[in-house]
Amino acid sequence: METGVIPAESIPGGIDLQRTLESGQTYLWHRSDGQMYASVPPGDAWYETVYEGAVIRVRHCEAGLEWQGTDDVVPQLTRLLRLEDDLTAIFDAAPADPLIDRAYEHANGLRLVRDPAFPSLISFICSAQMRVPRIHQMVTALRDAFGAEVTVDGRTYRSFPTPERLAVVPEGRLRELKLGYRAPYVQRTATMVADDEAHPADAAGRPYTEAREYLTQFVGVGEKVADCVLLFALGYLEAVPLDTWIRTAIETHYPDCEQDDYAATSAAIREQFGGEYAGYVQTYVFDYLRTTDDNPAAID
DNA sequence: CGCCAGGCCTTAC
DNA sequence: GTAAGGCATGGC
Repeated sequence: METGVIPAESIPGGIDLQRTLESGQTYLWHRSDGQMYASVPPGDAWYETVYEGAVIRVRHCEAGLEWQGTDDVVPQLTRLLRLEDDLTAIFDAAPADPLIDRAYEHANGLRLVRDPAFPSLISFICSAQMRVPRIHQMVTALRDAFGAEVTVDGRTYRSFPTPERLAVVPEGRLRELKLGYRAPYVQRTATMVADDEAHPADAAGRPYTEAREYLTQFVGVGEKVADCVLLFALGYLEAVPLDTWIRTAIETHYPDCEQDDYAATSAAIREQFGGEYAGYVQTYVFDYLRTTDDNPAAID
């Protein structure tokens, strides 16, 4: 494998790999120490994935990010980890607000990711009514059962399965992997993509609300899951997925943003979170609320 | 035991 | 167009 270092100075605002890769945005990475979501720092463990056939490993080092890959994977890492986003500028653009300030302080170095579209779509179909570690388990089960093998230096890695592969998996097999009622959604959506009926990446380039509408044609994809794919795969940084955590935050901190349907509430909170980078704010607030014992009284 | 988790689909009006 | 009801699984 090739190796190298991405200097810390070339990553504006820095990066915290654990926060970025274990915060429920992406389920396509694994930690070589097997301690994902255990609130144990990664130490010298690697984060690993397979992207477009290339094995990618990355971890922190004193100079920045140390990487290994079947190739020079700096371009892939730059894309997947959004290393060109200027966190300082994004933070400066966020509205001054007690909750947001606290979230940014808590999750310093958290970056949005840019996952490939189809794996992200399937991941968030699986995410319905599930906790973050369980979603990772389901996505890992799909990868282990149906992903293509890539062997490097005597070690075998697996990529996330293609639409064509998932399309021919019987629903019963997916239920065996504990996908529950999401099994037919995954199967039918994979079939839609394999049959060229629609492709999640084709949502990109459209105006935000049209792109969200486009994604909801896939089975198991409502407005919330669509927002996740727009934010974590397709680069719509204004998208604010309204999950139970963010809805609670709206009730507690931004009651004026509560409207009578998803679209209206979403528009209101996007405005509240500063518009263009509202999804960044959302991701910080989500991580803060999910991993701390937030006490609203202490904030306001 | 009940409640909840990065919700969505089907059915009935 | 909107309001119920159903739906798998596992942790607490």
